[in-house]
Amino acid sequence: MAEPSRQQLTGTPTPAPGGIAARARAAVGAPYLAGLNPEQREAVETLEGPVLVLAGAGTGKTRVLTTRIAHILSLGRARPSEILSVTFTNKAAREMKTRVGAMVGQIVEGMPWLGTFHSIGVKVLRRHAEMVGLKPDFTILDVDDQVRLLKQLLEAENIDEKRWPGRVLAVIIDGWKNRGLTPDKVPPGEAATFAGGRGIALYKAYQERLKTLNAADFGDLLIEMLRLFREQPQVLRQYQERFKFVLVDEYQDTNVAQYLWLRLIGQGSKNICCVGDDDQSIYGWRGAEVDNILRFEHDFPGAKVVRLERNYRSTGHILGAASHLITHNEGRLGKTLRTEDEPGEKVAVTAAWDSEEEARAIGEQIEELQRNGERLNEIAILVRASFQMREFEDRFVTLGLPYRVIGGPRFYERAEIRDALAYLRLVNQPADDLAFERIINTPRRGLGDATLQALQQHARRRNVPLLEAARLVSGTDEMKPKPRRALRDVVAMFDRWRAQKDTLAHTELAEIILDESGYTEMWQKDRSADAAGRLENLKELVRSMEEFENLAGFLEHISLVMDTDKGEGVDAVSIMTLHAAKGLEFETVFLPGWEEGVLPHQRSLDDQGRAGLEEERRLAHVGLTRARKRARISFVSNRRIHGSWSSAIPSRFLDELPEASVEVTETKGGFGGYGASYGASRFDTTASFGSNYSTPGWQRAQARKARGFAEDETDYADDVAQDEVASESVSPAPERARAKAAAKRRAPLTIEGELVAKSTGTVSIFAAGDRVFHQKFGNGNVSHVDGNKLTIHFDRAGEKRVVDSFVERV
DNA sequence: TGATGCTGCGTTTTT
DNA sequence: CGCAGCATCA
Repeated sequence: MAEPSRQQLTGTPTPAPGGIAARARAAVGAPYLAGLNPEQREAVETLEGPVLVLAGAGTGKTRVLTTRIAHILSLGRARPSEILSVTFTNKAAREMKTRVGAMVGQIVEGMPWLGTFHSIGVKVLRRHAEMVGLKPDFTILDVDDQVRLLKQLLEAENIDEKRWPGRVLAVIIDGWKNRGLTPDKVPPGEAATFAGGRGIALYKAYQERLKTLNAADFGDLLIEMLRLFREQPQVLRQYQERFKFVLVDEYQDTNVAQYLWLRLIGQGSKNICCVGDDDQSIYGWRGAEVDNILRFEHDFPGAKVVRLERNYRSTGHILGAASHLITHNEGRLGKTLRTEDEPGEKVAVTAAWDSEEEARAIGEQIEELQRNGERLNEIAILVRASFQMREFEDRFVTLGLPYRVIGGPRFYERAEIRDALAYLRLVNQPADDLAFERIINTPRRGLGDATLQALQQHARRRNVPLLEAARLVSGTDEMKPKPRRALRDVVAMFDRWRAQKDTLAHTELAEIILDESGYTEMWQKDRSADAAGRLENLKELVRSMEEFENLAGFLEHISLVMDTDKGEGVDAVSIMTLHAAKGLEFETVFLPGWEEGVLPHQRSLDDQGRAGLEEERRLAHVGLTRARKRARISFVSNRRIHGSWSSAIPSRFLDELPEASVEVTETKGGFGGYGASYGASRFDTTASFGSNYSTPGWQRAQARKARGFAEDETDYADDVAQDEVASESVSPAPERARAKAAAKRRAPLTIEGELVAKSTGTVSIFAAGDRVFHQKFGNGNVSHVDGNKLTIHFDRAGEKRVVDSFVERV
């Protein structure tokens, strides 16, 4: 079915009447198609029917997606509003918009259905809210609200919150929602997983509570949309007819609910194109189902499968190492990445005594790279777990090496932002009880638990929101004078702000609210190290409101999106987790901590067995494939785990690298002889290039597909294999005998860029005894000055040696 | 309501 | 071991 249009598009120009052929001819020479390789081109031009694009790392996945949209638009096959294009993150959505825009012009403005699953969910649900028991102005709960709500339910049910924390229940319910399970569909066997069988009832109660609050959590945005489409065929049909083309990014990350939803939508035009890479599936633990890739062909018979295997990112050795490593996974569809690039540097593997040594070694390499003109922005350190980051931060602080940590607490997750938003939410929507609860006593107003409980009783009895209950109660003498007065003040504040809502600019209103509520003042009075940062964040929040028309528009946006990419433009090394690195690339990538227990992580092994191990291996694969020119792996011999020292075993993944692409570098000083004992013999001796291994995973998959999937869509039984994972416990190693003897003084660094501190020669503007502030460590006293290096006693972080450009006098 | 002490935990994270 | 979250006490 794809053939006719393909002919049309790629065939020789024949005089044909009508605009389509003409436009098609034009498209043949379209600039955006130039430079695509044959597979990419096929993926772009096969517009009719279902298409599954298996796109390995660095093979131009995003390019295919964006070009495909451009192609559809420029052929006039659909209007912008008739293309549904879903991504997982806002970042990906934004990038796609930009790139399509660059190709086609301004049309993107009119691509209302390019967005994340969740933002599309909100859009659909607002239109049909009544059909799922909501009002169109429903609020979207964040995780805090969700947990708070569940806690209340647990309390009401008299369930011991120690044994059954609300947080855990939230995760369980999320899991059910991920799998598309409404309370009535949860398999009874799983009820026992929480509070001795009360899990399902709690889930049900939670959903009912959400409806009375006119609220939806993130999971609801998907599952309610799914329910809507299932229960209202006419609504489904409307969307099926609207969307002439459906595109899905990062398809391997879809969970069951998303998959089922896509399947419904896709059954309309059948022009659904999913792009993904099973080898980059690293989110199994949060519900992603790689099997969705196989189900795709099952549910969309005759789907065209296109493999993108030409890698344009990495040099030969890096690619050789990465793709050989991943062949050790069994459950694969099988792709063989290849490159026409030169072999380049081999992947370096280095041993270090401990993590401090590891950080030191990497720090030195980075300075070396920097001397050779490499930009710090092109260097990344990718770790398995965030506890590994600290060592690097400490080291870089002392070196004066600019770095940035990607990930960490997100802007909108910070307490001060959530508080501020709660105020705004409550002004916008006086019935937002969760917002009310959050800020009623922040800052302190003497309205504690007792008052809140009383309010809740009133509210329930009279069936009014909490803010309204507060108004009623404050007019009676049911409460002691103090809380009564405080309540009256709060109600009056909100009345005032609400009255100003339509006359004042929303940014101005926000400032007034933060000011009059005493919230800003609360932080101004706070003497802790991060108070200044929090105030700065609040300013940033108000600034970010400027882009929006009004308060409601801003809140709508912010509940789904709030990632401010700050700090871009500064040349700095990136430190982040492997998960956070997916989709990024760097010239140089450092991969520390390749030890058993860290990568692969012990917990994955313990909880998920073979499946866990394979996901860890994919993580390693993702790490390697982030590198364009240099990949440097390291592991330590000794690691501190929960306080005590253990000797670590090099990761099994090191054994799985192809010898031909790897170079084991000697450790300086040869601590403990690990560098020596870690011999080349441990590597796979299979050639790394042109090794045309068969793809058993794919064959197995096909066989399985032929047998047919269970028709019941809820049947997603896991076949997690048992695994005998070696977890040798290790004996404590002797405290480090540090051979710091001839630690040759580094030559003074001559590094361009104002951010890098000069190492010598300058007299510091600081003196011993100065009181200073450091972005990371807070306030402290300078105890010693050595050139531009300061020894500082931090109030909270203890003694550190820091380059002076990182602190300011207070 | 704030401070202090105790207990338990210790991977990854988007929306 | 170090921290966060809770509970208890003043």
